[in-house]
Amino acid sequence: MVTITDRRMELLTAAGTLFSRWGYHGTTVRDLAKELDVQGGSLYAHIAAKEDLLWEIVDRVAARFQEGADAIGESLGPRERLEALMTAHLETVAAELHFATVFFNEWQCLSEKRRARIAQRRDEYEAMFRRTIDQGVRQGIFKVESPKFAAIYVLSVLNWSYQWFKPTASLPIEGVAKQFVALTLRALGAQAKNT
Amino acid sequence: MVTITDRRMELLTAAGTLFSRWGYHGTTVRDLAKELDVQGGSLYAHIAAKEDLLWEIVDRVAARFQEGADAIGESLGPRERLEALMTAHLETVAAELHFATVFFNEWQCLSEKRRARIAQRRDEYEAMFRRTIDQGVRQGIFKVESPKFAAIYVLSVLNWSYQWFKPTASLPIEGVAKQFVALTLRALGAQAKNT
DNA sequence: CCTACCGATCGGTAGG
DNA sequence: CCTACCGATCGGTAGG
Repeated sequence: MVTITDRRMELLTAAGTLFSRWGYHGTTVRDLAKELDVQGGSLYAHIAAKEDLLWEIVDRVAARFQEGADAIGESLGPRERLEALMTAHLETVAAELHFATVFFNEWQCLSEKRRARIAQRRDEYEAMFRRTIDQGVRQGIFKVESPKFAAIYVLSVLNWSYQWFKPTASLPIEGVAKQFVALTLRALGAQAKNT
Repeated sequence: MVTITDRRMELLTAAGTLFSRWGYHGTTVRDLAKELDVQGGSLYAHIAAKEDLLWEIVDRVAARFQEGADAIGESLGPRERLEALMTAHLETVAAELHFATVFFNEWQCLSEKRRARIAQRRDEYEAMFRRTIDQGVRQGIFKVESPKFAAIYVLSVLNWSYQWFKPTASLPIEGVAKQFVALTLRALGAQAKNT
């Protein structure tokens, strides 16, 4: 368990903002320092290396995705479970928009070892979607030619969301999620409940 | 009309490969030179600035997308037209995988002016999808709650494709396109032709 | 958290 | 296309 001080959280937030806009390599340690109104070298009172900031962000988002999925549990049927998985995913992206952007765009900048860890967690996470779809197909709830491509299809819709979610947008995330879920259920050949 | 010499095309290809993997800022001019087995400074016999390479790649992909859409023409009905738009888009991504990756991931690294030009072309391109969906809804071919979100939904599926297309994969792109098109038509409430 | 500094490397150029 | 170099800036550190 790592204790995160207020100042360190400010630093993470600044890193999320700048990394999401300029990229990891396009942001300098001095850029980050300026956001906090301190001198460049002063950041190293809080971190050991620039890459640690990227890792902390990516790790945090990976954990949030996992927690969102874990909270759903195993009691739901395939359709309700997929609905919940999609909604949780979109809510995490919306709640952590900058961090999520960094997660998807910059994770490849991590060191070999850290990159491998993220890749594995992502595989496991995506496998949950795949299993849910497989199960739905076996139960005759979903009707698709290839569950594998159907899973990629669903994850595409979810993973692209950070590209167009606007922090300022007045549109409530719940509304977006509902529509995307409804479209996806139809795509998978399931009838949406309230249609 | 810019004449592209063989050597310059090699340079563009190298830039596509390295930018897509390490990002624009994560790739140095020396990295590019090493790919061509020349000294760092020698690249400047071919280019005026590093950013020109990024611009050429992004511009090229934007043109390909536009050409693919223009070739479809206006004679098709909304469903067939959307099918053709989606297929053309996926084929362009597959044919220009590295360049397309750079297009989607690194275009924000461009200078203000160039970025604005790309943003506008992209808006126009996406508006074509939106119009096609609108038209389909008006004709009763598509049934969606919000044509606007439906368009974002469709573009999400298309734009994420560079993330999982594998150059080595034996799976033919046509098969993938067909399945994605079929899933999307169902999502929009249209019956796929051969189902 | 600051001052002052480190070696390394960056994109780019001059002259051949 | 090479050699040799430019000023600027990079991530990071020492000592306070």
